[in-house]
Amino acid sequence: MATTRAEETPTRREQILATAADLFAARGFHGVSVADLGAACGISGPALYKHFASKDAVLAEMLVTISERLLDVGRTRVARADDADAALRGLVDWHVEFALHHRALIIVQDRDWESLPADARERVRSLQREYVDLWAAQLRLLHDGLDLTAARAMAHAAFGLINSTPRTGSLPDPSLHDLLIEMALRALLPPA
Amino acid sequence: MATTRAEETPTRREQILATAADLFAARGFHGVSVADLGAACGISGPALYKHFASKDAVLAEMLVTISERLLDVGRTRVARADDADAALRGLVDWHVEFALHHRALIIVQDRDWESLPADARERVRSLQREYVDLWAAQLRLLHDGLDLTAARAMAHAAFGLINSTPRTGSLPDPSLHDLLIEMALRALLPPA
DNA sequence: CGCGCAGGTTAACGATCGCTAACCTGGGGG
DNA sequence: CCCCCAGGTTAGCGATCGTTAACCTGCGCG
Repeated sequence: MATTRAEETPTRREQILATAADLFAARGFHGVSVADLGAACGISGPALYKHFASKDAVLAEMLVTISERLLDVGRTRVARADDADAALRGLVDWHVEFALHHRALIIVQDRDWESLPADARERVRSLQREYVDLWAAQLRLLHDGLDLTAARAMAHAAFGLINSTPRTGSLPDPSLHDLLIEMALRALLPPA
Repeated sequence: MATTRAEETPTRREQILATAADLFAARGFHGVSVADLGAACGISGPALYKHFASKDAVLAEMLVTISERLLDVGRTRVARADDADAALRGLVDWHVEFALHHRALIIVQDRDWESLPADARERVRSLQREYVDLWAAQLRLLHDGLDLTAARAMAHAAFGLINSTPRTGSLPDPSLHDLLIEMALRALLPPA
């Protein structure tokens, strides 16, 4: 037990998580064996179990971490905003930025979350629900008489719009960034 | 070989395809064994091979069929429209209707298409590309100076918005239908 | 009437996968 | 100086899966 600060960069763990994100995104959680994952990290096969309790645990840590981060930053963006309009713009901006910088994670999150062990799945679902409600609350401030269920559906639709990006290839990132923000805001804001 | 019209309802095949769509949507292609699929059809295990050459072939027929149908109806909607605005509204309407009536297929299509055998995957990709370009062409008529790449990205984003629905639960279908059409059109049409 | 075949059955094989066991090794702290 | 353990290795087990093989059966047609 070194005196280094708690949770100091254990590079191997992080390398495994990053590599796993890419592989899972490319071939699906079930399409990647632990041997594949190990090989892609320069080690091989069962050496993974020195860092994670199971293959599921890799997925779990990956998805729980990003769900927490999405919610956490989302909350600070809302807290920092002056009104609902600014809050929503902050949320859209954050989500687009995240999706463009972590395409692999976005793919894995909404393709493979059902492969999570039960407890992690429940945790992720709970975090996502809070994140959705963070958006929904702002939407209800902006649209008169919008009920919670419809607001949640709007938030989901906006996530779908923004998260669709990783699938698409060619458009360069800055243009895509602007395009997504424009489209999302038009879809979410009441017509002027 | 009966004298019934070619491809008259071979109920078993269709039952298998419909059941497979639901199971694949719920647990993922790799999460459903042929034994599971057989059992859900009232038969068991290898009896499937009397109707399909392989498990992959079930997925392939499912996804090729819906890709063809999406493109086919999309084209007639465009042909039937008087101008680009009407064409785009027709496309949005058709896609929303399809997504709401075939939620399972939508989920499988964009989660499990990578599990397709190479030839079917190429066919599906080609059909999807044509479908995207059908949308993109209308978008370019509506937005001055929009290049093809950006138009394709817009179409992808709209698909993401509309296809996000199956994931969401509670909102009753008619409200969801209207909500999605409104949001998609606001995102896609140039600001008035 | 008989017979063929569509459409089932169960048994079993080979591959693959997640994971465990048992063993090795080198470098840093007591 | 020695020893301990973090972090690797290879071998192999047990389960599961897709698929094939071999066999059965009842219905429709000649």
